[in-house]
Amino acid sequence: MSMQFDPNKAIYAQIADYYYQQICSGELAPGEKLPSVRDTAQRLQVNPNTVSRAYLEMDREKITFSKRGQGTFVTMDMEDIQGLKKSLAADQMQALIKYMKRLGFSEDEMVDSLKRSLKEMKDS
Amino acid sequence: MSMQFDPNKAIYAQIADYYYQQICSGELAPGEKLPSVRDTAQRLQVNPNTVSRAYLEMDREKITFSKRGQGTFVTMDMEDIQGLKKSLAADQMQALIKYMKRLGFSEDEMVDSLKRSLKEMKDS
Amino acid sequence: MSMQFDPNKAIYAQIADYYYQQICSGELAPGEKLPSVRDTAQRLQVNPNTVSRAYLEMDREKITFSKRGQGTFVTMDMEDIQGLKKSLAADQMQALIKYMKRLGFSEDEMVDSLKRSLKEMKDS
Amino acid sequence: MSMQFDPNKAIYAQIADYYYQQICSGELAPGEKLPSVRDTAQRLQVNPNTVSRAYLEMDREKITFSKRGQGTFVTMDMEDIQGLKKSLAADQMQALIKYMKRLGFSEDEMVDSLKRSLKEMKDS
DNA sequence: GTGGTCTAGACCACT
DNA sequence: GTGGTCTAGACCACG
Repeated sequence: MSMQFDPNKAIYAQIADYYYQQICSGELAPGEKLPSVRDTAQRLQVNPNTVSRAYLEMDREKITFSKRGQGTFVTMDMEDIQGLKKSLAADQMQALIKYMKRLGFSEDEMVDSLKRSLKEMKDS
Repeated sequence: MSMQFDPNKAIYAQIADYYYQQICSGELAPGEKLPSVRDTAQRLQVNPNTVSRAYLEMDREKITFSKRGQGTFVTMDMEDIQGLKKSLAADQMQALIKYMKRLGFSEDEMVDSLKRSLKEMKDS
Repeated sequence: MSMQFDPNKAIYAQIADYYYQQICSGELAPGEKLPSVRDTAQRLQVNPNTVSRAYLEMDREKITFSKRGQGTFVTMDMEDIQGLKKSLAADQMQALIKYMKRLGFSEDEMVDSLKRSLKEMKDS
Repeated sequence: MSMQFDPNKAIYAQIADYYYQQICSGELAPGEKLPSVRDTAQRLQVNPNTVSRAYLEMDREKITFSKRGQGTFVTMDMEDIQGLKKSLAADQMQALIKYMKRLGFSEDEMVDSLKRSLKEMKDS
């Protein structure tokens, strides 16, 4: 992997987000074991404590659960995963809406713009 | 200001993007003078050449024009600015669509999600 | 080669012009690889950055395209090359017209003069 | 003035060309006195001998004549000036034709291109 | 002062 | 090896 971090956001949150996306997109299946804290830390060249904090955060959100001595696993509760998906989507949507508003777009124009982009991507 | 740069994207491109947003949102009005290359460079703690390259890029896109010995100014052609707005919006939309697709959203669900987020933001 | 540069024009622009002519005249075929930035720089005795800027300019005009780690290549889109030809020709024509006007030639006389020169060159 | 010299051409020839243009365009009238060799040399930052050689060349071509102790003057023979005009024009035309041929233009296309450029310059 | 250009030298990501 | 980017520092032409 070798991730690049955005200096504006806490690294642990970016690590959590990364796993959130892996889980939502199915690249990490329900019940699957996440890489160990130590492995992840070495791969990303960050302090293990930082990774640990990310895992704690994911556990707290019920997206993962940890078994002492065994590791951290993706939740098997599909509703939690669905909830996460919606939450991630909502975050992205909010950021987009803010951005478009700054550019002077009305709400209807945003919807139109999205539909147009969808059509364009299908064509190409 | 004191900007934070995303290490994944060229700095000069991020500087141009910053001014693009300022111009599209009207914070920099048509005909208004941009800060000088040297001022911007010092403020952002980057080399003047890097800023110069950003200005060159904006000039080339017809969003600004430079007068030797006087400075760099926002274009007075509103059509060029409108075109830029659309282009920036399309870029954001494409990024969003990619992200949502990875999460497993269908196209209709994306439109629904946008509408829901718009409503929520209005309510709060 | 060992080019001589006109001090009135930016070196990078003259390098681009040189390649433009090579491409339009077919000495560099569509799809053919241009000499590397470093080679060109050494041959012309200029800084690699200056050559790089020329290549950037040509890329931006869609006359060449660059592949990271492989090199810079002539476009395979013949329409772009045709457009370049017309553009170069128009530039030369404009310069000529200005010059002839200063000498007091009327427009009809210019056309006559061109025809006469064409005939003379064919005869000799 | 402060001229910039093309390193590919003899400086004295460029100086002569400069005066040729001045004379053909009427900026230097028939019978008018040219600046002294010494003045021209200082103004152009070249050796007086170089200027002298240019004046000699113009005298030889009957475009100017020199009176010992008085200076160099534009010829009053309008036919000589007309001949010079034609000669300068022919030189430019030949250079243009060579260039256009390299680009792959046919002779008819050259004439068309000239006519089109003339029309465009009138419109703008 | 302004932007425009050039040199020198460095590091990166990609094949 | 390739092009892409960045820094440092310089000189120029213009107003």
